Order: sequence, then structure tokens, then C-alpha cells
Amino acid sequence: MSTPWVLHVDLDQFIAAVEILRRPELAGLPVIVGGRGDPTERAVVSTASYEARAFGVGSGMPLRIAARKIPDAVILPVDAPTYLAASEEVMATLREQPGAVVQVLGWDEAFVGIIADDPEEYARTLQAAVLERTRLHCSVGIGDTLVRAKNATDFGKPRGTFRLTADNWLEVMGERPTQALWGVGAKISKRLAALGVTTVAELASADLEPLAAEFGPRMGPWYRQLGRGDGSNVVDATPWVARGHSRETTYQVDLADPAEIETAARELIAQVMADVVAEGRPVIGVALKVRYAPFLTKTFTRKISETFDRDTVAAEIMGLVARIEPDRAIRLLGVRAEMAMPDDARDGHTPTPSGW
DNA sequence: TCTGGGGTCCTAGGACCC
DNA sequence: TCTGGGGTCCTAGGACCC
Repeated sequence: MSTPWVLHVDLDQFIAAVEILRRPELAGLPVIVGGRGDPTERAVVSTASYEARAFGVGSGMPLRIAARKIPDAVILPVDAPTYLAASEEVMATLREQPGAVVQVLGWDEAFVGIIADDPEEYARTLQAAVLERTRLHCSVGIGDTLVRAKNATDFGKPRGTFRLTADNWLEVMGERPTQALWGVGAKISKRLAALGVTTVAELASADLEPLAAEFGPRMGPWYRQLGRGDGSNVVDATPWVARGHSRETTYQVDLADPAEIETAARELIAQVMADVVAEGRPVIGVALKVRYAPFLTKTFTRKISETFDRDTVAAEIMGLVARIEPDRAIRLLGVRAEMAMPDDARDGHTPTPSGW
């Protein structure tokens, strides 16, 4: 009998794998991709190859620390256009699979909705197609909901498949910490622990009232649902519409001079406006993010109720720049423009990690 | 060891209106 | 004289994801 399934396709060490494709001599070596490839700069690791991960290096780690852990690692700069091109080929391959509904989640992952009676067989065919077309390996999580498919993928890595359904969810996930769930990070898992909830099974059977009191009427119930693996099984292929665009830069040397700060802000504004003009949608809000050294971040926002031209948008942002506290060194500046959404793109929705 | 850059969504509190 | 109750909008901040 054919039933609906959700597949979660995740490329194995995607960025590192793409780099190794064009430099095959790097295969088997600890490869780290991050920043401009210079470990003396302020930057973090985007992806580490499996060989590098064996030394404890992973995404998000400061490049400087990664280089210290693996002195002879190959450190490469991030080359976004190349990864995007590889990603588009992978996604095109997924869309060619019979009956596949594809929802892209990022460069290296997607949900694929299918109707099949043997989802493992479908997954293996899909993996072979991706490998043949792109020479990239992927892992596939199989589930009866989006959440279960997403969580299943880790158990299939690398190059394998794993199935999580209502039948084996608690058996497989129940004793794991809540942070293993997609959408529960360090902060939320700590607040859950304060309520006496440390495992997935405990979250799945927790009382709603304390959860709602702690996290609000929407997020409280949402977390318990995550703990159960329940939720939608609908894969949505609707093209993604950006809510806004932003640019931010961490300066290698902290900024202190007001003239320098103004120049930096104007550069970011020009970049963001270029993105917005390419979209052709009106700007309805702007924001300025400031990180004072060493690590205090502040955000100033300004909502705009009319459609403003680019000069007015720039002027609004410069008005926010004027609120930067003087006499404090600045490590990061970010500028963001929020755009009006098309009428049909703001339907009611349930809370979702990273917008699916 | 010292923390990138691009996004998304939720919550709390104040202002303002009736 | 003292201050209800509901609603909406805006701002700031927090948390998470890849």
C-alpha cells in the first residue's frame, strides 16, 4: 500500500565535499572552510571535513582555535557562488525524482515529499541519482512527519538512511537530551531543565501549563509537540520569499572614529540597497545592529509605513547610526531592510524553526 | 578559546485609540 | 478624581537554524 512519506535529504560535509571535488588531492585530509581562509583573522569555521571533525573541529568554531587544534589542516576560504551552483544542481536532481515535492531548507538540505510503499528503496534511488549527477553523497531521514524525518537524518549519516515514525520515535529519541531536537538550543534546554524536563520523553509527556507559563501560549505547546515528533507532514514547494535583506561585517580592527563608522555604515547601506533594488519590492522597515567590543549587541529599528525611495531609506538608517554610543569601540555593524510581502505570502502559520 | 553572516519567528512592554 | 478593558502598532530583545 502506498502511503505519504517525508524524506529529509542532507548532503554529507557539503562545503568540504565540494572543495574536495575540485581539488581531489585533498581527499582524506583534514579540510576546514571558513572566512577568507586566514586563521589569523576574526572568522569561524563554515564546514570541516570528517577527518577534521575527528580532531574536535566543527561549524561555528573560531578559525583561530581550529587552526590551533590541527596545525597542518588545509584551510580554505568560503566560495559561496560555487556552493550555490552545486546546491542548485542537487535540488534540480531531487525535483526530477518521480512524484517528488521539494522544499529547500538551505544550501545542503531539503524535504522531499513522496508517495511510496518502500521509502528506503526510493531514498537509495535518490541518493544514487544525486551521486551520479553531482558526485556528492547525501544521507536521508525518512519520517511520517517533517520533524521525525529531520531528526532521523543524523542516524543515517554518512551516506545512509534511517526511518523515524510514531512507532519508534520514543524508543530512539526518548532518552536523548531535549537539545537534540530541532528548534531546542542551549538556552531553551536549560529553561526546560529548570522545569524538571531534561529528556525528549519527559518533554513529550510534560504538563502544558508550566510550559505555557514559561514560554508563552504558542511556544509552550509547540515544544511539547516537538518532543513527541508530531506535527505537519506536508512538504511545501512554494518558492521562498525573503522577508528582508541584511549585511553585516565584523571588523578586523575595532572602529572608534565617528567618520570611520559613518563610512562603514554607508558601505553596508549600499550593499543592502543593491539587494533590495534587485527584488523590486518596497522597503517598510530598517534596522541597525551594533556590536560594541567585546560582545554587547544592540539593535535599533525603525518602521516605515509608506514606500520610501532609496535616499529616504539611507537617511533613516543614518538616523539610527546617530544613536550609536560615542566613545565605545565597535566590532560589528549590520544593516537590514525589511520588505513588504506579497499579499498572499503572509498566511497564518505555526511556529517553525527556520521558516518551514 | 572568544565568538561570521545570512536568515526566521516569538514575546514583552509601551504608546495610542476608543 | 482616578484610572477599565480591548485592540493595534511599534520597538527592542531573545532564540534558533544553516
